[in-house]
Amino acid sequence: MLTPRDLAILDILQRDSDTPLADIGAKVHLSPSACSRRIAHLRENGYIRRNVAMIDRARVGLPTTVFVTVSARTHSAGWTEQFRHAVAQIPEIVEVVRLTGSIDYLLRVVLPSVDDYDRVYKALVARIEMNTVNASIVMETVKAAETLPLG
Amino acid sequence: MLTPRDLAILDILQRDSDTPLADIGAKVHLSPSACSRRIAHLRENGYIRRNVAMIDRARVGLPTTVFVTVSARTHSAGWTEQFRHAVAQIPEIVEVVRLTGSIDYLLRVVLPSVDDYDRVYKALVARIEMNTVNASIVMETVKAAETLPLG
DNA sequence: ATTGAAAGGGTGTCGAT
DNA sequence: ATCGACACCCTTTCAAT
Repeated sequence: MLTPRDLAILDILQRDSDTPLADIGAKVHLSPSACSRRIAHLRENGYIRRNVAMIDRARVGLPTTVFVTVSARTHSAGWTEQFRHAVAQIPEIVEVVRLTGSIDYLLRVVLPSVDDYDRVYKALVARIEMNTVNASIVMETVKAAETLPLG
Repeated sequence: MLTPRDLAILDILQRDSDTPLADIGAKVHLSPSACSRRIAHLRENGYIRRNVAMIDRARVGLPTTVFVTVSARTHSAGWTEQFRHAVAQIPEIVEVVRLTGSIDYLLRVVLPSVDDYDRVYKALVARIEMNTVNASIVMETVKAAETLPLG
């Protein structure tokens, strides 16, 4: 369903979607037109969702990242729905996942500075009751692959 | 240095970098050529780093995400360097940040299945001694903005 | 310095061989 | 898969503000 050649193309495009078809073709030993068809196929079948611009967060005034762990007030469908609604309304919360273990949710918050976290915290507690909320500031990005381990 | 119009353009491009200049121009009330120039400036000045393809992880056989918290064995320059080197060598570890608080590092691991985590764990402990290692499996993605809160 | 209109060039796409 | 023609879109130039 997905040949090694397709994976190689995906690997190129996840690093730079502006790569000319001629360059892609040279790397995977295919003609530019054939690459075009493969890529169209990958798009139609949902392997490639869309192309996006990678913006330098620091450059646009959002250098700070805070991870927040949350444990639920109650384990009920109502609380879950309310929590989902709360985080959806706060744009600084850019990612929320539900986890196994004693911590229920992990939130990634992107901000101009650590001082701004207080705003997000207050916005959150105003919308939903939580058992525990624990914020950790990102001091350093050790690895940012931003790329999937393909192949 | 960065007008509201520039932010609007960035907001469009971080969602879909294939948006034609004519469409962008219509939204920000600018001609396509003017948009082209603005974007070129944004690239040159480092606001836009590059364009990348968003790949559907599940579709390419990597549906599982595991977050791992690590506390250091010792707080020394040597350990830190060795840890940095260790995570750099393991492709499944796609993101590593150093945090404030009792947990030193947060790792994001992308895998075909939860069973594959054991491989990553063993690869990690073979390379670096750690005080505590704690893995939490992502059960559900509640919010995946994948977009910065601009404007 | 920044804009819009029009010309020019590059690149992707589609057909035929 | 290669070749060639077409079409589209981005880019550049130029006059104007």
